[in-house]
Amino acid sequence: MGLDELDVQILAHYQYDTRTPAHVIGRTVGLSTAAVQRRLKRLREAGVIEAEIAQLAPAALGLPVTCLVDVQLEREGAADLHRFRQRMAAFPEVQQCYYVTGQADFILVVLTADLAAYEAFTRRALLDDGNVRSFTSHIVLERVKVGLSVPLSVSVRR
Amino acid sequence: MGLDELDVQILAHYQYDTRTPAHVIGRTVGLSTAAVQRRLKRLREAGVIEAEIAQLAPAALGLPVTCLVDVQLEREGAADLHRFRQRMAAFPEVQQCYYVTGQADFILVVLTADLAAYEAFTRRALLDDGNVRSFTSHIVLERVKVGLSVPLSVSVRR
DNA sequence: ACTGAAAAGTTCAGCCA
DNA sequence: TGGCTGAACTTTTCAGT
Repeated sequence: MGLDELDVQILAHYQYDTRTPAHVIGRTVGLSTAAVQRRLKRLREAGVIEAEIAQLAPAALGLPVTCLVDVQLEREGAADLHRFRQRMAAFPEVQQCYYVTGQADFILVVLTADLAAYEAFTRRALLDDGNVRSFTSHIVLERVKVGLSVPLSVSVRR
Repeated sequence: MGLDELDVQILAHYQYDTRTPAHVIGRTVGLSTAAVQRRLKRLREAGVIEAEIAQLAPAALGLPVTCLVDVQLEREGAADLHRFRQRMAAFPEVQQCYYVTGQADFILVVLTADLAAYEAFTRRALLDDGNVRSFTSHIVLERVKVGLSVPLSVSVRR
């Protein structure tokens, strides 16, 4: 999928606010309403735009506690990894889950209502899992930056 | 802000796809088009919906490498912490940044075009920072789950 | 092949019962 | 709250460069 400069400019706007009308984006990048819509459609179909979603405030929804967890597994066979991935994907508390290199095998971002709920989660999800060797919790004190954007200024290729 | 059962049902749908027309959401939750639109407006104004954004595919934009980094600072005074937060917020490669408890002080999610670009980033952002004691990199091998959703099923309060 | 302009089709936002 | 109406937005069509 070849992205030109105009696509990147459109995405730079659109990724922060999908409610901006196409003619407004068009004005700033120098394109007509229809042209912007066509490009957005193409970017959706090509999978560059994965989804158009609402970013909700966890605290407003009763989930003020965010924890990052490093998890080390006991056995790391393909079947073990697959089973752990499946389990994590099924827990609603797990907002993000990465399989990584290094000492840790998995790193999770977990949202809960309070620390008691977090402890309950670690019991159900990690302690009761026979294959978790150890895990380390980091309670988030502050979200300095939230993952809503892809740094387009880094990825512009001319 | 009091959220009732219908608000949560609407958000559960809307957070995954903001392009679903209000009358479709209305059908599934048993509400009229106008009622759904009124509630969405109220949720926006109350800050429950922080933003309506496009989730882009980093790989499609030339940023296939994701790394998670644990950073430990040398000095942790208020001014030191503030300075580090400011610096991280300014780096476009830093997609997420959390200030946490535990051995690490900060945990970053970093997107780059390749490992060379990641190394260049660590030099500029971490090694050249006089106050970084140490950092550990975890290269992401797989995104098991991506942070696009708030677990509404956990937060329903009756 | 991609653009812009205009028409047709949807969705949204305010009004009133 | 639901239903209606006008406005706004999107999508398709069509012709031009």
